[in-house]
Amino acid sequence: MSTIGDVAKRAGVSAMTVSRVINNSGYISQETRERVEQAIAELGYVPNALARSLRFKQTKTLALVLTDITNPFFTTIARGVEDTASEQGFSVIFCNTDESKDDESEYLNVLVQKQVDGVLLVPAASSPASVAFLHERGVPFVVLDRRIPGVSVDTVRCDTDQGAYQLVCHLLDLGHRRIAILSGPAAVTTAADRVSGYRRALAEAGIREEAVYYGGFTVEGGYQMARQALAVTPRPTALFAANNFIAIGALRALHEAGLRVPEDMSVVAFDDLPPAFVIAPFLTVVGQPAYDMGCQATLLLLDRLAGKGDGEPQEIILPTELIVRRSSAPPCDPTP
Amino acid sequence: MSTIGDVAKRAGVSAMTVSRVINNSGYISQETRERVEQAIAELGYVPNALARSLRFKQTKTLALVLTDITNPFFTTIARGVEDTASEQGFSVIFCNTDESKDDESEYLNVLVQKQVDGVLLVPAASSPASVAFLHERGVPFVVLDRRIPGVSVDTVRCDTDQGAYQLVCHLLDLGHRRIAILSGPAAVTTAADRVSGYRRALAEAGIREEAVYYGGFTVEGGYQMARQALAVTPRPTALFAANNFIAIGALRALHEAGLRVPEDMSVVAFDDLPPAFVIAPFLTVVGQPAYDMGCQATLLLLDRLAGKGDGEPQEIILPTELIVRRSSAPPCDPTP
DNA sequence: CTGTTAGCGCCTTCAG
DNA sequence: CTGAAGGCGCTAACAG
Repeated sequence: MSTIGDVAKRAGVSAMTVSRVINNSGYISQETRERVEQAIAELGYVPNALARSLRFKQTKTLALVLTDITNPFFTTIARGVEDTASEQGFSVIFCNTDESKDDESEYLNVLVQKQVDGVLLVPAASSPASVAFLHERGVPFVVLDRRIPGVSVDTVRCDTDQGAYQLVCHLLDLGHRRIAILSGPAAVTTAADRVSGYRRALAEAGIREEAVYYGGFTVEGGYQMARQALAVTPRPTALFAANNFIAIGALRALHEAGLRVPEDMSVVAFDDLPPAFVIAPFLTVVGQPAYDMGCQATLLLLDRLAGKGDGEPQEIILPTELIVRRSSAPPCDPTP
Repeated sequence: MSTIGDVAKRAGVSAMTVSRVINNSGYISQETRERVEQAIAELGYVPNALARSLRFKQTKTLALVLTDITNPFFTTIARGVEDTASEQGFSVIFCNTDESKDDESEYLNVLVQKQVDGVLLVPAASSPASVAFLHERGVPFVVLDRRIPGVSVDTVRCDTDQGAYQLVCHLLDLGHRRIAILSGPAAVTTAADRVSGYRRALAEAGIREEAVYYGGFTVEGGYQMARQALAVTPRPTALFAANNFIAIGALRALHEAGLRVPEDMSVVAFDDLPPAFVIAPFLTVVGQPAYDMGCQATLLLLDRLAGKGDGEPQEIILPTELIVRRSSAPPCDPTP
């Protein structure tokens, strides 16, 4: 790894002159420039961005902290983030917290040490600790997908309450009256908001009975919650899964119980799978514009870095989209 | 952002002493240590890893350069990489090249400037340019998933040739004789290797006719290749898709043509989807241990960074697994 | 046990 | 048009 000094020596000039050539700043005679460029080429010299960053206090690096990149929803967000960031010359460090608050603060600590210019955060907990930490250290950030109750910060998310509302209204329109929601972890705002949308829809329809289950945003969680929901008499006629993984788990439980979808039970879910993953789309879902969420969050963050905006925290709420498919149908005969 | 100097001033000691406290190096009196720790807490001081890296020539950062994180196969690899890296205190920068050679070298250039300690590379092209670039700059790297013909470098990949062979043998065992392969870009080694496994299986079965199509590793590519394959008379009785996206595209084309799977046409594919994504697994596939590939590649890279190993390039080849499901069956009546 | 000096690689400032 | 000095934040090596 050669340094700017090596190049200078080889070209018979000072380091400063090399720096000027690299950055196209100041005046340089054509002849020296060529000599320098040749020396650079010969040595395969690459400027050390670390030293640069140390001076400029800018690393041109962002961080994306999410719960699990393996979840297609987050994968797509990640792609939006990276596309937008790289277009503007930023790199992206990614971190998986697995919904662990401790892992999250661990990661944030490292990221701050590494002087990332900004952080895109899908918070594991709805406590303001992480956000406070970043704020205190003066690291700009944007909260993605989830809310942090009680604090006002830049946020990009979907109106999940409304999405849940749409989904439940769809079921109500089909004639369902006993609808169970298989929600996520109670502490995660997106899970809570989905429950609230569910409640709102039921309330408006004058339905008092509700069946709310909490569990992990996982296949296993969905399986367990579905089992619980099925054990109730009278059994619900429709299941609302708070995300795709939960839906899969629920479908497995239904299959095991010998129940057909949608004949014996309707199933609807939050989050769609990318069309490239599915052979024959089956689930009725509310989809979120994940890619766009990633892009917008990154743009907002980059704006902040550039000092744009009036400093007022901005909350960008993107719309969800109801996609009716074959997993939802009118309820059949009322079960005992 | 306070510096080590600020802490020193506040604690009434020198910067060096603070440094010793932070790093637990050398001897420090209990009393000074406490004073320093308090000052650190009061200021919310976080050491600047940039300055540290500049001295130590170690950034504790790796890079993962792949074609598209959105592809579940690569997403899973990415998760394996990040898990392994973070366990050892390394961060991971990720980059999507979309199979573009130019984007790839652009990224690599930035990564070298940022002084990443090592690179995990899924090369977009099979030319040795990228690998040579890294080698010249002294940046350790491991090639993932694909080969680069003619050069001997650390590599972690699957035996795709063998996987393809298994898949085609499975079709042959079912009685198929006219099998078309919908491969990926001819320049990508995994695509080429799948074709070679296909050819080997056919040759061993004494079958002369082959039908090889090249296209993108995408749904669109699969769709187009399937259309071409279906236009031939006599039509093949089985389709071998070189990855999951191609399989989806092919299935769409078959659906459009009114052909049922597996009754009218068997379909098999490379790469399985994570079980959490699929309701009822349908495709017969050869799966690759993507997560493990990510882990092993990262471990190998970290070993290299630690100076372990005898310096001989190592090639780790993981086994694939044939999973027979419902998309493959004996051929029906020979079509005109 | 603690402080001083010097330098990692780069660039701003100020002189030539 | 080009160069020398100084400093970004940190720590190894050497004093005290």
